[in-house]
Amino acid sequence: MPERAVAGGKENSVEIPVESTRERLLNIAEQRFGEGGYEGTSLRAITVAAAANIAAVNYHFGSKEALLRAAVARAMAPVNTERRRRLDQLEAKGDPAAEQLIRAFIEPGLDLVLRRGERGPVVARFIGRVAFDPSQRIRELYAAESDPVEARYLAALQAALPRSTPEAVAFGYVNMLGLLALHQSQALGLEVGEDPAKLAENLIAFLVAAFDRGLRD
Amino acid sequence: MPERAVAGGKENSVEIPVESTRERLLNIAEQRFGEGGYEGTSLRAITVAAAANIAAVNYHFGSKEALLRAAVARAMAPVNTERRRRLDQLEAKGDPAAEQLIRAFIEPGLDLVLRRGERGPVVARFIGRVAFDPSQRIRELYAAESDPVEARYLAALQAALPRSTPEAVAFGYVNMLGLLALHQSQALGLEVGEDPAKLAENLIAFLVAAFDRGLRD
DNA sequence: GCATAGTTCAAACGGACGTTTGAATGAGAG
DNA sequence: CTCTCATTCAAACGTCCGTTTGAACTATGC
Repeated sequence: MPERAVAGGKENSVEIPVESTRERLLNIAEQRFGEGGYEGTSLRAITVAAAANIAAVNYHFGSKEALLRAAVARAMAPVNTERRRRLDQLEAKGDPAAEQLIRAFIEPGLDLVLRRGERGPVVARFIGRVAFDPSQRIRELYAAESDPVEARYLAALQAALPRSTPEAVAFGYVNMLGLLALHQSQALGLEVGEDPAKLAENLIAFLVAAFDRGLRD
Repeated sequence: MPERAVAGGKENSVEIPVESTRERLLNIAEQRFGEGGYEGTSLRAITVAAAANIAAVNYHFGSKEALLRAAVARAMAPVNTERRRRLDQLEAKGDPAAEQLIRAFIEPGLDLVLRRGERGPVVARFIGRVAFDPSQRIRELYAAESDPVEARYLAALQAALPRSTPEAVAFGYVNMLGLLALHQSQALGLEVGEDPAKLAENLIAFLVAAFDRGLRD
């Protein structure tokens, strides 16, 4: 029988919160879906890597797509929370400038997710890949998790750029989403580089300049 | 037996160049791979839509991946040719400005492929999706078809922006590739809009502005 | 006519897929 | 202890996958 450590052991050992099967499945799913995409990753590959029985997926989540949905929701939650927090804070101080809005949108997507520990890049790549998945059904799954807060940013950007047409702002906004997902997914062989914060600064500067002039009358 | 029109009939009928099985397979493969991705599209779906026997794929191409490779090569060829032609022309006139280089890179990718007839958007989406495929092996397949001419553009951009660091130019270059593929693939629900040429102009203006200032010392 | 090379065909190959089943195992409550 | 309920397990389900086979068809040259 496979040994399994138990949470909250009574011995003098340090309390190590061992991942549940459900958590291991979500962690491995993030990694594998981010590497091979949804269609290119089998449940067997996930369950083997997670040291779980293949039936565990349908027991805990119900289906392969439901596993993906749960992984997307878990990965997006802290990003959305941080974006909401920053937007609330900016709007409380008055009308935020475009750069502040861009920063408040990009940094939770790159910084938050790239910084912390080993799993950061895995989560970032997972999010970026799901956002660009070939299947529209998968992309909608991502959109459903991020739409509400994203819509708030779009509206705030419109207000911050009154001299730009709504079409121009929307165009820049789409490009912002795309470039963020691009750098999250590391799809074009771009190395993360020394400092992820520097990547965020570069991307923000790139977008700010483009928003200022990247529109056509 | 399935009727099949023959090219160059001797009767008084108009000469209709009927697509060969090989061409039909490439056309349908472009469409389906562009919709569902490589892993998400089966050879059976392709051969049924192309009214071909499933063994035709392995007869004409050798394997599923070889079919994809042939489709990528065929789709990229005119884009690469046009890019080379424009770059030759620009360099013959002297040192080209960054905007000219960006335009010469973007327009063959968007204009050329979006304009002509019904198949334009299909080819564009196919190229964009392959460039962003979850599998690195597929992405490398795209890169192998476009690397030579792309490298020339990167070098020319470096020369046109002597005040920018090579890292900054490379960063902008990656973003240019990503945004082009994004709009080609129409992945984020962006409607092509009234005039594809307008999309190209908007994207070029967006990139020019970002290249001018989107760098960090 | 016959021979030949190119192409298409139905059928089958072994294997991998997502999902389901029903029994075995585990910890906690009474 | 016994009962209960959540979880894990090996095994199998039917389906679809990419690929292969060998025969049948087609057109062209002799």
